Amino acid sequence: MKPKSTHATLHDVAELAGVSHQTVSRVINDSPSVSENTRQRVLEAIQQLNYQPNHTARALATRRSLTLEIVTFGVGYYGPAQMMGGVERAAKARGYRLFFSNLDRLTYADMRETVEDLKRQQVEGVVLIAPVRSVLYEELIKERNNIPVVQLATQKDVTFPSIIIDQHLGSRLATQHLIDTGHSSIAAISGPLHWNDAAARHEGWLDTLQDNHLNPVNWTEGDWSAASGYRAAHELVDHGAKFTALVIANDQMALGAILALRERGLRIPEDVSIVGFDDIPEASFFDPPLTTIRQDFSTLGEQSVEYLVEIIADPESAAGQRVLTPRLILRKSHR
Amino acid sequence: MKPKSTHATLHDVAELAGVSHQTVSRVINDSPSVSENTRQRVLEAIQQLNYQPNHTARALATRRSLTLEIVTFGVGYYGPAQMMGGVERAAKARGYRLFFSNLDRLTYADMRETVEDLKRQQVEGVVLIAPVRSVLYEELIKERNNIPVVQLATQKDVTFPSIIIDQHLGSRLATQHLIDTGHSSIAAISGPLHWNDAAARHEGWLDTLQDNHLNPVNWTEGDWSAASGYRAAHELVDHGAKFTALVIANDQMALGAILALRERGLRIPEDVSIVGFDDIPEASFFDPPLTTIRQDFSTLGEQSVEYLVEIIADPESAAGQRVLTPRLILRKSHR
DNA sequence: AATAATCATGTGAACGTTCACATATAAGTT
DNA sequence: AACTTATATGTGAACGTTCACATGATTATT
Repeated sequence: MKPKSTHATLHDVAELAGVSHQTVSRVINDSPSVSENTRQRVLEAIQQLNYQPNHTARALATRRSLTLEIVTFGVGYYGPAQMMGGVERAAKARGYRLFFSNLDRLTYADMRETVEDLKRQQVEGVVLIAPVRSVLYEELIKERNNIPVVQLATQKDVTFPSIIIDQHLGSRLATQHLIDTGHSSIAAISGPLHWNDAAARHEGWLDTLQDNHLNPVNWTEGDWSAASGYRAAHELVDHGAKFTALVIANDQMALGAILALRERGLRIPEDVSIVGFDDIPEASFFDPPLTTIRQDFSTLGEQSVEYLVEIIADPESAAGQRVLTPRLILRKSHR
Repeated sequence: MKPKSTHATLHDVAELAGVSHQTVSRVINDSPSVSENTRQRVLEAIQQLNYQPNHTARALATRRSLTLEIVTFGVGYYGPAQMMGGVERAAKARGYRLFFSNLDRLTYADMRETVEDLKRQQVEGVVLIAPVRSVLYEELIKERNNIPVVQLATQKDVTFPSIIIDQHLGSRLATQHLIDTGHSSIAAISGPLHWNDAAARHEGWLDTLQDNHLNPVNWTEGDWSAASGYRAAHELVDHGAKFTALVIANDQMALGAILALRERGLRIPEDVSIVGFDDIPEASFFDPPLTTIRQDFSTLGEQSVEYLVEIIADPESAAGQRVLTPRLILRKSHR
């Protein structure tokens, strides 16, 4: 009497179909060398027993887990969340399953633990959302260079496999547009500068001003939150430096800043023009609708899996950084 | 000559330490019955070979994968994303790894595929974020009732293991507050009504009006997006029914509505009071700062794992629904 | 001093697959 | 007709663990 609780195995199917376990294995792996006759018989038995191949056993035998892992930092943020969606979609399409791991803090211990786990779990490749400047990433990558890793949102011009959106360019787009429309006093609210994207956007702003022989009026650092944008904008006007335009490193901070400026009696865009970053879905409904630099985080996520799969198939193909281009979306927060 | 590329195994360690593989197994599993002497010797060998236990092999032998899966619908939405964070944190704390799977569409085929995969992957339990009304969930749960499932954001008073936030109550809190502060013409913008939370919030609004012998002035259905809130608010004033307050089923739609109402020359809160739902981080920086019903999605996620782990340990403990309570956050969008 | 109980260790099978072969039959060549 | 080749199937080991049991050495009990 077979216990009903346990799953049917290859041998159970083989017995029922009157063939060897290996033949069943051939059937479920679409091997050509099995006669149509027996194939049918086996398929019936599979159906009848509701057999499902055991992925664990298969992974052990083949040494392939068909599993990827996404290690992220800050699921709460808009960018990373979007990337995750893209990664999941692409992984599923490629027949991979996805482990999900979040790093709340970037301590060495935490990262170490995560990496050790990677080994134990037999993961075939890793998408690492590494938006924060940190040597740890590189260390760990090197240390574990037998497991393919693609990094997202890392620094520019880095030599290991990675994909980024060209934030420096995005910032140029934003700043130059303001200059082209007549502004010469352009302040900024940056993201936390230890974040790669924040740093690149900040430098893009600085470089563009310099190229146009303009001086940076003033700037403050925020932490991506609307709250910090609100505080930063207040600070900026407190400091007394006059500005007619403001480049703000993400849309949430822009929202906070808009509120703060309004509280100070400044009208947007009449008194100050604003450009944000990201183009979150809400940006069109800010008051006024926000001009911003759109980031396609979702395809960034998808592409990372494409790249990763290439590397898994052929480790030699691992070569450097790929770059996506952001886009200026014009709305009503500037003039 | 050992190939360096392959991982060290239990036997390699055993050989180096001069003990049997079983003794090594005992050491890595903290078995008490191994002498301090040999334990040290083994630990040294482990260190020296940089040995990592193979999780796959262990899972095969023990029939325990120490793996949970989170199946979500719509990573893009604020609620689900927050829940995911909570689930991940709790799973890691309990020593579980987490598979991540997203359902873009709720077709039978897609869900079926996901569930089949669950079996194959030897997952010990599933957190199912099931925010949309659908018989499919129940079907699948029943069909697979040997694998523990905890559902999130499902319907109220459902009999299988699940955790929800009491949206009906939340909506009561919102509506009653408006009534208590003198409003009697209270319109609403609901979420898509096939979403459980949307339906519950909608009914909460209706019931509260009824309890106070008030008639629902008017309402429209949105799709959670700011864009739909914008459209809905315009529609509402187009229809000509006068209202002095508006209950809006999430904060994003509230943002859109605020913009629309302003375009119609209505001031907030002087002409119309607004209450939203969720308390997204940006809500404090809307103009005006939004009064809203806070949802603790993150602990919802955490608790789902607690519950799930209980069920895994003792299937008998699977009992019904747990309910969390939302909270009214007063800000400036009402009077 | 003899027996039982405990402790530390080892042995071989099992988990459910695939892999590398071996074998048997059928079909194609010269 | 004899020999190669292709096709269909089976056999046993391997993947890296744990499990159930067996053994030998030590300690406790009477």
